Amino acid sequence: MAIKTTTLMEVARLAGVSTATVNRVLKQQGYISEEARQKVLAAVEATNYRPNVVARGLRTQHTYTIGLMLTAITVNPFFVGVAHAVEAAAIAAGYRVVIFNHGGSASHERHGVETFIAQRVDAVLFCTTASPDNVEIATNAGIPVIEMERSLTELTRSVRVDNYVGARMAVDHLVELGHRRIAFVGGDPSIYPRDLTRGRSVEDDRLAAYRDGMAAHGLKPMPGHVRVGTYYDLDADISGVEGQQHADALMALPDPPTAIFATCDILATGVLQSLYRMGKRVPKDISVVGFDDTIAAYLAPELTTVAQPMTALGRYGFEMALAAIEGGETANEIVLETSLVIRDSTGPAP
Amino acid sequence: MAIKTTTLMEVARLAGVSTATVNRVLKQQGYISEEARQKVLAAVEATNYRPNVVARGLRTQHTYTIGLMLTAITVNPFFVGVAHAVEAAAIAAGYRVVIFNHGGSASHERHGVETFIAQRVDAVLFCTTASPDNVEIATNAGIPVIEMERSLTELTRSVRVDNYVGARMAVDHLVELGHRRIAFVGGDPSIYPRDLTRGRSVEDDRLAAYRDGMAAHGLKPMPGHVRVGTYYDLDADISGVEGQQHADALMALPDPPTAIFATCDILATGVLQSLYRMGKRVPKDISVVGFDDTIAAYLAPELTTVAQPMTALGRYGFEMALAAIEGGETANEIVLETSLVIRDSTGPAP
DNA sequence: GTCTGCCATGTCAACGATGACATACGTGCC
DNA sequence: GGCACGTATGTCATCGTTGACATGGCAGAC
Repeated sequence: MAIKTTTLMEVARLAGVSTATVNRVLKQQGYISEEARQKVLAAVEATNYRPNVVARGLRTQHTYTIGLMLTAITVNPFFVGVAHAVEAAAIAAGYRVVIFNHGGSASHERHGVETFIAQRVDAVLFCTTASPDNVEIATNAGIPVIEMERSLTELTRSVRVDNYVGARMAVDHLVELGHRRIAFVGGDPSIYPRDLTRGRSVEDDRLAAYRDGMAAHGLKPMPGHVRVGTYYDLDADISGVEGQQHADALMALPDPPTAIFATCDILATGVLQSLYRMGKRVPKDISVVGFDDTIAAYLAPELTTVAQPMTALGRYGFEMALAAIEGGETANEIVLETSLVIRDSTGPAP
Repeated sequence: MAIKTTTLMEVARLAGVSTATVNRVLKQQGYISEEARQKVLAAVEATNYRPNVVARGLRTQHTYTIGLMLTAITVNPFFVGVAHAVEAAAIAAGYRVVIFNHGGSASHERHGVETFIAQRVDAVLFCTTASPDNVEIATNAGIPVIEMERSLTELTRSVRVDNYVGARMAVDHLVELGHRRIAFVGGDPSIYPRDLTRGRSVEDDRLAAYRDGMAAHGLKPMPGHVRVGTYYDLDADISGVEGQQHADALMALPDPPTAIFATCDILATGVLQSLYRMGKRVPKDISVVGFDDTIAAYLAPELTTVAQPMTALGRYGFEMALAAIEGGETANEIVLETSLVIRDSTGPAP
């Protein structure tokens, strides 16, 4: 059964006026007599009229919808935070958000972008683009695109976090606590695409900050203390397994670390898991720092982590999109600050 | 700038045929000569034509979009699981999903439903309805509605989980491990709406199963061992605090429990948190069981929990919606089974 | 009286896809 | 030759909203 719809025309007929008059009343523009206004409002009330945004979209060529392309909302709560933030900003501005997860696959992403185009979204936000080709497809279709966290093309505005400074804070914190053998667990920079403008990726930044931070304090990573992988398993429903494997390997070394910096809360979760199984006490025996500050940081023990400003990320992302749609000023690139949240998983070196 | 769109008419012009012919080629229906087909396909290719689903939706009165109303995707990963499952089923069937979170507020939910109606979604799925009035609004607009987990009206088909049996498994498991002082931490049945058909809520079922399970083994909950609250804090970005408070209170009792059954992984997370701070060892000193089997169960220690079949929940929910939209057979009510997943947080009573 | 402006309202052609209906050209059969 | 039927294609109203444009009434100025 189809939707029971009241149309503008029916409202007009009931009110005894033309559709243009009804439209003027609803849009509150132009001249309308008080009498007409009352009749129209009564008719709208009586018929339970609800504008058809599909028809409006066709007529105005403006759908008030934005497409949000994510990597995998089920795998990393970071994306939940970003999606929520974008949505809140969008709703406040009268926009709707349609979400698509590419799961790391460029062809899935492409399918999502095609869907966005077919839907005639007003803009597309990518949060960690899988392939620059897909950004180009959207751009070629005339849709404004904003890239978040990762910026693979010159075509778009972007908003990201200062990963270098964030990661550096984590390392400095651990050194201040007296740690010398600090291990790094993160994503492999060589398998993630680099930002076009800066020539480096999120993973590059975090790893470089770790190395620089160590060096700045006269420290050198011990052999085997830098472990990089796929970050998290996009095929799995839930990850953490990778973090466990890294920690298992690290603790089996002749010189195991007294602290581990994991570049993602989910990785850190796996690390804690492994340490727990070995009977290690956190932070008494070993300290752990994560990155993101998602729901995953609320473990036992609560995780010390580098907080990403997800709300700001979402808000600026949407603001950039809005500026592109409706015209307005924005920066071409915004870089946000992170902050270190110290909780229970870090303590003095043993 | 508006989207650069190629229309059917432009494709037709380029191919030297009428729009009807182009339509027939794309829809693969009716008679088309091989020659015409080739010309059309070439023109589609050349112009990069992408059908405008907005126009199609207006013409066919069918948007291939379903609205998914959730409580709060940021607060409980259970909703992430459900959303993902619904989306996967929808995409496979050529549908899109628009998500709205009401955060426990009936007025927010109402706003979301109005948005869904304005969008002319083909169906609405509620996953834990806030108010039966909003279901009625959608139904009155002629939109098929499916309720998941909670079923507040007679108007809809519904799919839910057998919470009673699930909770009972948790209690039986603890009793088998030798526990006698088993505490209950959950949502307060008196503050959550009851299902119309069964006269009970999710919370009713879980609490009743706990009481019955205890009684069946000749056990009686100790004074203060049944703690109910708001379940989780919908205003907070991240919860777990409530679980901590419950555990703090339980462990301060003269007869503290040796096992705690929390009716939600997020509550269980808070419980583990509190126990960790007190220096209690899980499961050596005390066992903990959760409910849901979400990402939150992958903590240190990994949580024993009653798994909800989220994928099946989403799939059946969408299938019911599809049946309502396109006509087809489905049950009016589906009840799915849960399963107990035993991990590291439960062990023999001390 | 008529011209100018301000109000108030109505008309109607888009937006792009769809599909019922009409048209037209064979071919084969009586 | 005339008719039926299969094949191939075109025409056009329609979905509901929007807003440019047209219309018409009335008050005040000249």
